[in-house]
Amino acid sequence: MRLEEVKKSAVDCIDEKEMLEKLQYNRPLRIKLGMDPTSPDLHLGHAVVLEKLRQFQENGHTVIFVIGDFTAMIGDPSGRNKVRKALSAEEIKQNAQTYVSQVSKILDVNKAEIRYNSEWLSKISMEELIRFMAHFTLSQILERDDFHKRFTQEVPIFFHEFMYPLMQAYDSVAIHADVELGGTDQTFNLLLGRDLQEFYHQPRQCILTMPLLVGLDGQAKMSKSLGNYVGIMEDNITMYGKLMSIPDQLIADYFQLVLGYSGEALNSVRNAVEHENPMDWKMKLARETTTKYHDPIQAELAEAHFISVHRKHDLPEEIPDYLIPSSVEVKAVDFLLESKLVASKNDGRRLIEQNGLEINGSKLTDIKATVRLENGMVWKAGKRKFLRIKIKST
RNA sequence: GGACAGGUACCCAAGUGGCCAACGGGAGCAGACUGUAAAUCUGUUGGCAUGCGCCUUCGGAGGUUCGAAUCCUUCCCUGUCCA
Repeated sequence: MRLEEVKKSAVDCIDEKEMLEKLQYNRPLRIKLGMDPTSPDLHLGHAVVLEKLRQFQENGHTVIFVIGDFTAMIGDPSGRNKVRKALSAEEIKQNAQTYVSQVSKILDVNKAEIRYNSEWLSKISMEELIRFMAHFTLSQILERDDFHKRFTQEVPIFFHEFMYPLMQAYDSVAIHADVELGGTDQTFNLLLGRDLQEFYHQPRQCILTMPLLVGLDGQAKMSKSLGNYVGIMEDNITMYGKLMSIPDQLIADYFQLVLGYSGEALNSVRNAVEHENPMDWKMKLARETTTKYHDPIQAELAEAHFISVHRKHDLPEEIPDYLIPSSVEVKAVDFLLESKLVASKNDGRRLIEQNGLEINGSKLTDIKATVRLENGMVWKAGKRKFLRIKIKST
């Protein structure tokens, strides 16, 4: 593997010289990626780093996937201005299990080493802990951007949060990592791994930081808790639809980070988005991504669905049925609530007032209206919620 | 341990006795428009009722008052400074 390949689409490689040396080794390198099982879904943001990992794997290096079942109890404060709430052991275990199967969409899991960091972290003694803690200073930790911000903004920082980077660093020691990957927001933690390895008389790991994928909102990095994500396990329709909702200026970045475009191909996308109809390119993005995580047929179906529902405003082909025993007369507002199309009656009234309710394609604008429910009748509440009445003849 | 500042709806953040279901921004939802669930514009965002009404909400619990998010007591939580 050449250095250029290693650096492809990475933001930073520390240190290049050391990386070059390591690439000369006569053995597969140990490439580490750590992930905390804090939510059950991996998304395209995670995939950016996983792709890089795969590249190493394809070049014969050993991938070590560290599942932070122990660190998840603390929660990485990276990029947050708040304490993350601790998860229960049960949740962590469940999430960890789904991670492996999700990762297998991208990596060859059989060839990778999968380790749980509770394996070593839960065994570390107080004595040992204090010994290596003595190697770091408070100001070093406070240098980290998010801690620094919280500190100056007088937002609480809890003691255990300080420990997070140290534990992640210890993971590198425990598995003898040669290289560790992570998003750019991980830089500090990754660097600490180098320090700690030195303390344990190991060769320092090189670190490779990958760009953060901006989420669907075009603002913050993609994350589950912000709800601006596309899960890699999501169905074709959702995946395609979500990708169509990204702001235009993100299109090229997604081509690069999600689909791995680079060089000439990437340039032509950037150019095209500027001068041609960006929607066409967004559709291409959505189609190719859906193909990647599903298959071409699924992608085509999703695209057809999107065009008919969102562009032509046709009814989707899959409308959930709502079973009722017989054709009855109901107050529209009441039925909206009963069928969970809205969260409350006021919500329903609002919807009607704002022309958001359609029954069989015609708008209903009277708040007090009653409707006779009939078999096959279609209710449309707002843009995306549909329901078809089904009378269950017994 | 002491002094001071603060805890408001999904988030940020005004409000310091009645005109407060509570300004404003973000986010969400709806509509218009369009090239899409993009951008922009408009409306809307506690619940129940829908003829002026009622109920719940401003860290928790009490109290003062005709009336409190706003005053008092106490408790919990956070930050700053001092020790």
